[in-house]
Amino acid sequence: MPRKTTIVTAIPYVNSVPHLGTVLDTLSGDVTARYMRMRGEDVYFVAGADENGLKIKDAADASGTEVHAFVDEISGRFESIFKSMGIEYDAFVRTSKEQHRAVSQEFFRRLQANGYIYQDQYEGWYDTSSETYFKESDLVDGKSPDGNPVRWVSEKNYFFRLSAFQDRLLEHIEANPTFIIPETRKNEVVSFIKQGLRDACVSRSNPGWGIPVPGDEGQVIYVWFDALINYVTASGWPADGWEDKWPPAVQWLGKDILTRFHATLWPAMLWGVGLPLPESVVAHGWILFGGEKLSKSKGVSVGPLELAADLATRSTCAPEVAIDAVRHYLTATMALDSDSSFSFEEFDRKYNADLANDLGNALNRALSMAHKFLAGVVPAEDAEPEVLQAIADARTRYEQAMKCYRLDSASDAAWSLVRFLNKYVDTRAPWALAKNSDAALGGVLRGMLLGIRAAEGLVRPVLPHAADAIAHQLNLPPLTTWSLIGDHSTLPAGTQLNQPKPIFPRLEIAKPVQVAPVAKPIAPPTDKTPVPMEDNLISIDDFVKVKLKIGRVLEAEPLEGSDKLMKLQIVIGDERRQIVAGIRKNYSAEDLIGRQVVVCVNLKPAKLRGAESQGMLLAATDEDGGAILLQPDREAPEGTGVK
RNA sequence: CGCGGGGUGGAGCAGUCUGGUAGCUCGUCGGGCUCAUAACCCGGAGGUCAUAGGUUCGAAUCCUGUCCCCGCACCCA
Repeated sequence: MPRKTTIVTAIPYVNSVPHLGTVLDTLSGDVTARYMRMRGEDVYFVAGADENGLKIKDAADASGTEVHAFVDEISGRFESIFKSMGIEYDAFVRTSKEQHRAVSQEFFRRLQANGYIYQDQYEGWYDTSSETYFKESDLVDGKSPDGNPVRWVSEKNYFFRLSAFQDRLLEHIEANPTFIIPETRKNEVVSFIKQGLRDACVSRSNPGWGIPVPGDEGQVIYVWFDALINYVTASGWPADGWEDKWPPAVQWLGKDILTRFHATLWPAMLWGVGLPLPESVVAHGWILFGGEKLSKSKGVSVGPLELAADLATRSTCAPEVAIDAVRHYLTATMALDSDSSFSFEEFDRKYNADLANDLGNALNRALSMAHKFLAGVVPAEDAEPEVLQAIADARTRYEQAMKCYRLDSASDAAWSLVRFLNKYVDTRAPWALAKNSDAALGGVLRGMLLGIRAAEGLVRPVLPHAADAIAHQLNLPPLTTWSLIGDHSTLPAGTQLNQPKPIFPRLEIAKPVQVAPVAKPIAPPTDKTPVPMEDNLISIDDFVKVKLKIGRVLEAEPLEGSDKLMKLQIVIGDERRQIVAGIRKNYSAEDLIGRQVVVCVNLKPAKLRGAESQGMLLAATDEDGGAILLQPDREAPEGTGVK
């Protein structure tokens, strides 16, 4: 068994800036790590960045940046966002660094030595732009189905014998119910494996970026393969001492990369070199925004820091408290079994309800009464049993939830205590006790304060800054020992309490009386990552090669067997052409018939879903990827040239 | 029949594996309290648990069919 409790998180591919969804893995890891540290475990928490792969190289080339400098910058941005989010990892693995290269190669060598890697000849037509192989029968007019030029290649690639581990995987999953969390995913994985695992091609020809296959500079290790190895790199393997940090207790990732990678390929790789598997692989759902997965490519993006900054401005809470609010929202909302959705309204509501009204207010009430009735001094009387019980219950529920990594349930457990406290005050009405000089007053207020003190501990993994602020108002050192939550020693009698001051100032939410609030601007894309742009200028000669003409749509019908394609008959002068266009998202057949369009007439014909397309319509692309057709400002005779 | 997820009061979700009074947060309506950040507490209204059959003493839960929504894949000349 490893000496340390290792927590690893999926590493993001650094071709963009993190959005709420991207920080989910790392944030979950951080919350888990903080909780375990409080439990007294020697935690080793690892994050990282995936920097290999052709796409990175291309993006670097396109921006005219040397590729090392390129990844330095982007990964640096990730690291700084993680840090700003209060994520405290012990190690950050960058896959383009030397150590990871050495580990990956050693890993590969051992797989080879153990007979799990073999070479196979690949022969076929290779489309360089999409990095895909095609059979002769796939080709259309001597080009790839996408119309890209292809070249005949005959090269040897390396394959990993994934198929050899099929039965062992099924057995392992069966025998270790906590290996894949949550259960619904486990079922998916099992059925995936039962379909039969095929050996994985784990190398690509060397584009001048990546980790060369040991002894074969012509090939690099497939980016996914080396990305998975990052977790091993973090342990220091194969150098002495790695056993202290391996295997991980938990591995956090998104559901999209569970089945094919972390639940199949990954364990097989580990077995292939004789390493033990992580205890649990936990897959969370996605955060949807307006029903869509957060994704930079679709322009659906919310930046965590921007969200926090905006909250801090509007609520006047401290910046780091706003960070906590985002952390709270994400952990409390994120379910393992299903996707959850984000909205700005929901975010505001949760801030007010949970943080301002429940937690903040409970603290404020306790402190105010202590000042008003007890001169701000912590009383010595014992807290009433029902309070102690509520604290113990919340703690137990929290621990149960964390056992299966249900951060949302854990958060709920913490809030059950907070809600209890607000009820408790009302029930016991200390103001009435004070008025009657009732002897119970001290005990009730002590219970209240002890409950707050316990809540400070319970929320600490998620809200580290706010927890500190609570401790400060109590004029006590931070409560960082889990086992002491609810313990009397954490609240010494006689402590002089500080004055209450709202940690979470309430947001004034405009009642939706007026019009629906305009969707708040999505965090501006500070993302300037790939800046291809003006360095590939073309001359006027190149431009006139593209022949554009005005045409008119005669007929339009949806193309069968496709979601997006529309089959159009277009009149251009005295010519008539069939064009297939992916414009169904924004246009129906009725919209199109009779309409004038701009057509590129000398584009090579291609087959799309079985239908021949003899040209292309010019269109802009909206933020959802839908087409916006170009149309002449006023009617022009069909066949008129365009330039 | 490409793969997968889902349809539970106005919103967001739990409950479904292991049938047995439908639960939570928010909203809404009414009341209470006055320690508190117009916060807090209590109560009410509001649900044919997508739908049609079936199994059962009993179905949100198990079985079968159907409809609808959403991802992925394919597709975007």
